[in-house]
Amino acid sequence: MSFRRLSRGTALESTVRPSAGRVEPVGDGWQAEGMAAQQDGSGPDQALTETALVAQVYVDLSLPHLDHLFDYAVGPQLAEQVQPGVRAKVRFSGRLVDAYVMELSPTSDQPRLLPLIRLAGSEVVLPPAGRRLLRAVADHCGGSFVDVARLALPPRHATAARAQPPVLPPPAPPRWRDSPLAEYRAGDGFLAALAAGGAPRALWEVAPAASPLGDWADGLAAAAAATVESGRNAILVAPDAKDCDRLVAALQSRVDPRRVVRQTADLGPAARYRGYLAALAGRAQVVVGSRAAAYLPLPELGLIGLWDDADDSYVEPRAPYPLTRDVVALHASGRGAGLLLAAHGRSPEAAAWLEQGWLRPISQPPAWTRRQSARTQVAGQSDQAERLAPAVRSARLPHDVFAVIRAGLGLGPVLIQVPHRGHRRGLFCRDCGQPLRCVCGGPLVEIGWTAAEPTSAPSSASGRPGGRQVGRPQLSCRWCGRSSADWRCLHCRSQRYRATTTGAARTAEELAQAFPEVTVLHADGDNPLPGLPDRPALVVATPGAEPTAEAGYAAACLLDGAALLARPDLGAGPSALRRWWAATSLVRPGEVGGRVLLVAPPQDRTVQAWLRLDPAGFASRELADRALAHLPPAFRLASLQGEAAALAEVEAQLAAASWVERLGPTADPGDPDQARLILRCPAAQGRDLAGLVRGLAQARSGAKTPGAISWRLDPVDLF
DNA sequence: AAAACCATCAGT
DNA sequence: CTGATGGTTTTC
Repeated sequence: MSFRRLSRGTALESTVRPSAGRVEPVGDGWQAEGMAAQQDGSGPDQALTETALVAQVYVDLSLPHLDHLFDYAVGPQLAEQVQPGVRAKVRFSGRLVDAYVMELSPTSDQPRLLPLIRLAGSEVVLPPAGRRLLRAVADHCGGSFVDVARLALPPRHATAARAQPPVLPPPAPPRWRDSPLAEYRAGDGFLAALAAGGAPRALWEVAPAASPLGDWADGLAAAAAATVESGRNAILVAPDAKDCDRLVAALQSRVDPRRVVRQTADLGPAARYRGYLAALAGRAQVVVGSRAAAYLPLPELGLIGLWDDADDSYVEPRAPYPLTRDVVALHASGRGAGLLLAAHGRSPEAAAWLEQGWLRPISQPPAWTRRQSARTQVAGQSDQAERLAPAVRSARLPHDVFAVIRAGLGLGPVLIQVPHRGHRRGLFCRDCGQPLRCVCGGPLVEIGWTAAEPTSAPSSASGRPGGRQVGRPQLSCRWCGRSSADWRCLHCRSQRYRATTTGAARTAEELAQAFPEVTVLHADGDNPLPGLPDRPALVVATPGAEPTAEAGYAAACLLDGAALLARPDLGAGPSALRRWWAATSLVRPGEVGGRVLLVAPPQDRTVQAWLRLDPAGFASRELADRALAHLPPAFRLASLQGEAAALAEVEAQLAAASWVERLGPTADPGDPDQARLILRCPAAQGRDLAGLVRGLAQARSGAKTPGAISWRLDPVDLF
């Protein structure tokens, strides 16, 4: 590799087209005027030497094979302002595109350079740590730098960039003592370490209680304040604007409110960009925001706090689909900062980090948690009842539900949590209730029946081999495509299964009719409700949309637990647990009458974990099961989807990589041209898997291989 | 989207 | 051999 000193001889002469006798006609930058002037007159080698500068940039095009640095010549006018981390415009293959200046160099190994056209603002939007983080995240997901940059950086707003920041008085001292976090084992040590300038990493298992001890926002705020105490800054990330508001409110009394910067989409572009620049300029002690805030390259970063790491909102819907949990981990470790994951439960991924010793627990034993929280109890929901039509079933709601509602209404508002209707169908063992899985770990679906009678099979609803059997149902794995008429439940060897249906909203309506004298409110994702006063009311809500009650709900009933557990994808158990604990956390402690009743199969281990408030026990079993089944987080998966022919080609190419297991490709049942291929390897080789996928994408996009394939690492919705 | 690259071939 | 041609690859 030959590095040449950039000089007229190399860079410029080649830029100038001899035949035309002048420089690039299109440029509106330096080459048209300044350069042309230098070009006549001066000797071959000295003219550019002192101004010669090469900007190494990423061009903002999301083609995988362009994910590397390109060199551009920086003219004398721009040399003054250009610096690593600014945005710029460059001419790339004829058109003007945005670019990020990553490095400046006096030399280039390129024979010919085009000029950097202009800067898009003089602000450094990506200081060195930000550049390193975006690269690390891109590598982690097998994606490109600019794709990650689009997720991380707020859109530029010229007016906001020009705005003169107000003069701030010296910040008020932080208040970090006396917090709920300190009441948990190892909590005060964690805070003290932060205040002393350390970088501890922990998972805080917050008791699900509507009481000061369950105030996760105040605990995170205290951790941020302790970080500020050490002279450093903190980022707190929450899934949505509502939770960000809660964090900002909690911070109010702990750090100087003028040093708290909110970063959420609802601010609007100007305020968002202003806040971003203020934070970069060191004017923020604490940044509170949703998933994009996890990337903010805050100076003197001492802590990143993340509320509820398993929330769906943390699954980035845009390529390369990074998970916020991973982003905060990469960010904190890259900066030598502390990390605090706070949640009611313990996600399998967080549990894996605990097991590796990368995180330490801040928790209390279940018996303690039960004393702080509402009294939990389970009402059985038999398989029999579940299969009945909703109208009939509602009449058969366990008597306990009515008892709990009646008792609760005497004390205050009562919450009814109803799983959203329309869950995707899946197959479950009729005897032990577990999702039906293939030996490879993938979910099974019905594809037909073996018997002579063709597909008179019950196409949907309660398809099952009961009664007059016309043949054996034939099941196929959605992952590896293995199909067999001779399936058995991997857990209990049963050969009987059932399909799920949900129709719970109606149940809730009927419940409401049973209490005509009470105010009945309804909340779901589209119709959120504000907080409730401490008066008797019946609140029917879907998970995640539960309004908070001023003094905590007097009681809650969590209906149709079986439907939540019945999702066939990987996270059914942990996500049901999260939702139940989230609802539980809105209810006042048991000692002041708070009760929560869950209607679900009592023997189910997820239900048992909820009942006993035992996240650790559940997580360690879940983790062990998944390791045995070769599922994440013990293993890392990549999912490739696209045209069947293209996938088959890819599958063949991968045959040489023996460390990756290939499951499929399997055809999409709806569209036979579409297929999916799952790649799997032990978690230790996750990095290689990301590299492999990235290489694959680059090769295909570089060679313009026909047949689109979309891919993602760590897919969360596999089934 | 444009330019650069490259293999091929008709016309010397 | 050269220059034109057209398809492919690269893009600093």
